[in-house]
Parts: sequence; C-alpha cells; structure tokens
Amino acid sequence: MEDYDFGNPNYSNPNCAHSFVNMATPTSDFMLSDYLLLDDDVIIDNHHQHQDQDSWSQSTESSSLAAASSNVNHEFGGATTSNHNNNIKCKTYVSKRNKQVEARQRVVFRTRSEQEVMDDGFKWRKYGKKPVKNSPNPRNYYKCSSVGCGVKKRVERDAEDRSYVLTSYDGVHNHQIPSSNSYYTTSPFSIFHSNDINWSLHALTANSSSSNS
DNA sequence: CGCATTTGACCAGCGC
DNA sequence: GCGCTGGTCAAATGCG
Repeated sequence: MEDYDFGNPNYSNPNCAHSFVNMATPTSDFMLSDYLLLDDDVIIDNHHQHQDQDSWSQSTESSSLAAASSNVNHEFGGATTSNHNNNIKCKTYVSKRNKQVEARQRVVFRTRSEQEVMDDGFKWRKYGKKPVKNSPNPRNYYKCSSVGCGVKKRVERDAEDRSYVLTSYDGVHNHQIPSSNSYYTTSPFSIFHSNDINWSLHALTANSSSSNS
C-alpha cells in the first residue's frame, strides 16, 4: 500500500505520470476524481482475494491506481493553497463489509491543520464519536445533512502526528454543493476552504468523462 | 423553541 | 460462545 502524497514536491509515482500536484500552485482545476473515485468493480476484482479482515481495505498502487491512471490522459492543473506545509495524502478504499451488497467509495485525506473539521461546502450532522484503538484521539462521525444523501465522513487526528487530520469521505453526494460559489460537483471532496488552510480541490466528478478527451 | 451536539447503549463482524 | 472493536442510534443536553 502506498500513500499518494500530493503535497510533496519530490513525490513521483512511476505508475501514474501525473500523480503529483503542487499544492502551492494556484492554477486551474485539479481533476482528482479520476484518481480517487475509482471504478468500484475494478477495485473489487483486483483486491477481493487479499483484503484483510478489517471493514475496509486499502487498494494498492499497482492495480487499481494504475488502472485508473490508464484512463486518464489530461494534465493536472494544480490546486490552490495558502499554506505550503499542507500535506494531503489520499488513499482509496473498498468496503469489505458492503461489497456484496453495495459498492461504495471512500477517500481519505491526511491534512496538516489546526482545525479538525474543515469547511468543504457541504453541511454535515455529527452523529457519533468513538475512541479509537491505539490512538489517544477520538473519531468523529458525520452524515451529510441533505435529504436523501447518504454520504458520511469520519474525522480524526492522526495518532502518529496530531498536527495532521485524517478525513475520510464515504460515498458520493447526489446533490449540488450547497455553497453558492462552488462548482457543480457530486464529489465528496470537491472544495475545501478554511481560514487555516484555504486550499481547494475541484474534483469535477460529473464532468470527468468529457474532460478525459 | 428548534436545532445541533453529546454520549451511552446497542448491534454486527471478527478473532480467539 | 465470548470479548473486542468499529459503526450507528437515539435520548439527553446545550446553545443561539
């Protein structure tokens, strides 16, 4: 398993020509969706034989990420940030528990931030908080407040480095982002903006097919 | 008063 | 079968 460190200027993924995005470059939209919102069938087909016993297992670079990148032929434009120390790592997951019933998508961001909950444009309702094994930090559970939208997110401090926040999004929004100045997208990680880190990722899931040409 | 958050209880999956 | 853990529910509580 490997992290995709989009915030590391020295990072290069040999299987993914455009895996690196310089977070300090305030240019055009960053088409993260093609790398992170992978086709669930691909992930399951490639990984069901060696998924661990946890509820969720991580996809590996050589299969799912490479498969995803093979379908991508556009350039990353970059994303914006006002804090060059931000370190955003992304992993893709597939649900073991639900794979027989429902294919879902999970994206995890590891972000250096003093704020635990970042404003991503969507409205969330907190529904749970649990202590995490081997971690002094609790995990918080949120659901999207929009009617009929089943997207969930979990937020917790990194056990190894409390300056990092692990935010995982589970599912895809079935509605527009409520924020008035936002792009249209159903991506769970479409836009992030806060006083602390002010970075944005424009993952235009709805338009990703046309952008591939 | 309405809404969001808190928090203990409950449930399901898994390992032993 | 039992205990542990992660995830969810829902009543209680807090706040504007």
